[in-house]
Amino acid sequence: MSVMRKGVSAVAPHPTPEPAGNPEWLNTIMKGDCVAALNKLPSKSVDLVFADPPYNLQLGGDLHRPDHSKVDACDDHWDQFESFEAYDAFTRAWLMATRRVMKDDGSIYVIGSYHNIFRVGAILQDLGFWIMNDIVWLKSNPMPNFRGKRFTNAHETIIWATKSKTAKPTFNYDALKTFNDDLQMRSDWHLPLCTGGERLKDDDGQKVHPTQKPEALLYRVLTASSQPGDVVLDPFFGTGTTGAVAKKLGRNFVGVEREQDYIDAATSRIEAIETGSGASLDMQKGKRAEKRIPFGNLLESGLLEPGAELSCSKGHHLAVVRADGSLKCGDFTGSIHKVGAMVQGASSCNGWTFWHTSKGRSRSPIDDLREEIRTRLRS
Amino acid sequence: MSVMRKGVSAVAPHPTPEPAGNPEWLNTIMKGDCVAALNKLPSKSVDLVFADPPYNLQLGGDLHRPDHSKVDACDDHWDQFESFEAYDAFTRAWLMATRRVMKDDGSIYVIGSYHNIFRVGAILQDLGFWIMNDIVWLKSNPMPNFRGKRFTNAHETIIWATKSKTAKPTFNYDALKTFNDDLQMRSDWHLPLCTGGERLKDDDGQKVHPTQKPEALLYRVLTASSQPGDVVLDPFFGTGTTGAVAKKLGRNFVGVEREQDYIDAATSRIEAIETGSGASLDMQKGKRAEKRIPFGNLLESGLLEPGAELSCSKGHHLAVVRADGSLKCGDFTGSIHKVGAMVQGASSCNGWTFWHTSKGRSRSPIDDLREEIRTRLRS
DNA sequence: TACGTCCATGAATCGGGCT
DNA sequence: CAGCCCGATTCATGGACGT
Repeated sequence: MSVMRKGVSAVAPHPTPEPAGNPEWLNTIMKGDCVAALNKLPSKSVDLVFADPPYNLQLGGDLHRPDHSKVDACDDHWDQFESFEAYDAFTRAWLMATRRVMKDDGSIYVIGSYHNIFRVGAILQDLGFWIMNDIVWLKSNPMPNFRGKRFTNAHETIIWATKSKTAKPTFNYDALKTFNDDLQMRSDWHLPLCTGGERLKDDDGQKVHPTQKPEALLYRVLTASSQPGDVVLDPFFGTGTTGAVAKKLGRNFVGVEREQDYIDAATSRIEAIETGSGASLDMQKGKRAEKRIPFGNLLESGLLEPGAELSCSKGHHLAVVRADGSLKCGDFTGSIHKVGAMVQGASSCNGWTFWHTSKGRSRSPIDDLREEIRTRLRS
Repeated sequence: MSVMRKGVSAVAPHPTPEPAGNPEWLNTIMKGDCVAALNKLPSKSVDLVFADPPYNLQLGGDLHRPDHSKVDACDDHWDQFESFEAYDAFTRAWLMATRRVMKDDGSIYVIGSYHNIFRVGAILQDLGFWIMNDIVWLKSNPMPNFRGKRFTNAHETIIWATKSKTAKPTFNYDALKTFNDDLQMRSDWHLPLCTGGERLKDDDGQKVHPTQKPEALLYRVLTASSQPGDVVLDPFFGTGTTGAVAKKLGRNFVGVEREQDYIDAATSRIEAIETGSGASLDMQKGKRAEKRIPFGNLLESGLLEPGAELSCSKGHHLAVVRADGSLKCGDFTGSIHKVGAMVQGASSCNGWTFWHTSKGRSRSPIDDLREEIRTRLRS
């Protein structure tokens, strides 16, 4: 494979849990045009994409006439259309190239401001991507609006999307909830700008990259939508924040960047990073990750006897356990879930938390017995 | 002029500073299709537009809360579109009709969610509108994500645009700054949902409109981008929040609405309002309360590294920090609070004061690190 | 009256594995 | 691929009601 130009395999691949045989493009920065470089990667090889595309349209003189003459809205409209057309074509091109290298259940995050994010979002939808959330990064220390003509632009927008409506992306819900003091993570992220020691400066003290993103932002994206060992692509790598955080969190990365200065800065930056130890990268897991225990196991293991009586938490509903693992409540029989739903008149029910055993006056959910089985299995 | 159908001039025009001779459509609700109604208004007659168009939510089946109650979703027919193309055509049509009736220096605000706002924003740009800001309405009390599959959708986006790049829109910078405790008004607005007494209910106690917006939101829009006596258009009038706030603030309004039920509700609502009663109205101020800092922020910001060891104040209990912000203590994992409670055998625990970092022989609570983050956020 | 508990509800693109 | 069925999943707020 000749994905990389000479001298561009900038960062030595670091050890990761998997895959064992790393392709040579892994944990490197590919120099060159975004689309051309992406076309050299294999299809469906990337778990997560973070993209911070350029959005300098309208900020330069593109829309001014050379003579600065005043134009009415109609003429102006044509100029804008031309410019937006070009930006749209660029956006479609890199999004299509990115789409090809994404795994079917992968995620893509794109960040932008009001100058470009609406075009990016609409094109994502037009290309068949399925938006999961939009997220707002609220800057605690934004640049004030000096002229007092607008609201202080204190946020940027991030779109999280999958390749299709039916995709089942990684989403570490429990890890994020734990991270957030046991509350669901919301779509508003309050994070400071990238400043201070984190901001890369050149020898003259000038910032190396105009829009270096804070590592905290990438930390959260990678924690949400990837697992250790996953491959994270950043098609506009810049000074390598994505790669730095990926390495810190034990993910693999691959970047694309055109400017050699940025590649150099990113390379040394990432080399200085140490991957966290294996155990510290484990994520908080929820019940969904646990092995399924059929209710019948409680009988097989002797934790429940056939004929045992179960009740709801308040003792209003009673049912008898039968030897085959079904419940009998009046004339109705079925699984713990079905009978639980029936007695409540609900369409569904989690029998594990609904039904309880009694010891004296206290009741405990049969989920405790399931946990006992799991403990035995682990030991 | 025959803008209004009989019986539709629903709200008696109220006295306003100007214009002296009010056109008959002023301070009325026009019944019918948005574009057809707008085409009956004179060109360049409107100072400010607030539009809350259909979001084109594409909902699947029913959604239930964990307690099995059913979510009362917005599944009204007016929110259904066959395709993005159909939604785009609809959006272009009402935006072009709106553009004609806007004064050249007027402003338009459009609110939406990720389902539609990217299409609206791109079409605004395509039609020659000039985006001044995008604003995020952060909901203090959003509906949670019940299935744990996405981030809590805790915000909506508002686009503020003018008819052209050269427009000079009204922007009451100083008034907003005063409202905001002498700080520049930012692009993030923290406001609660429209609930409680403000929410219009019918005789059965059911909400009249599925998406009634809070008056505080409109209060802020009108305060920012209009003057007393200005004309404010809402092409999707609904139950008349825009009209209600306009009357309170001494602005004129004109609304368009198709559903008679909404018109009736809006009419009586607005009739009950007195102009200038807003003297006692205080704009919802940006909350200066101390922000909650989730434990995960310490990792994102680099104040703690994955793998770091924490202890209780006396060093009896030890735990390891994992990359996702969970603690690991033996086989037990969870948030700093849960693990703290577990090791003490307590039902709850303030992890911030219980867990300590060590430097040499001295220990300091991780609360100190949280204070460090707060300091950074304040800077 | 004050306080505590319970309940209802909000623009929501909300499951997944096995047969 | 459709169907079956296990079983996981919520936060802030306001109002009603009880003590």
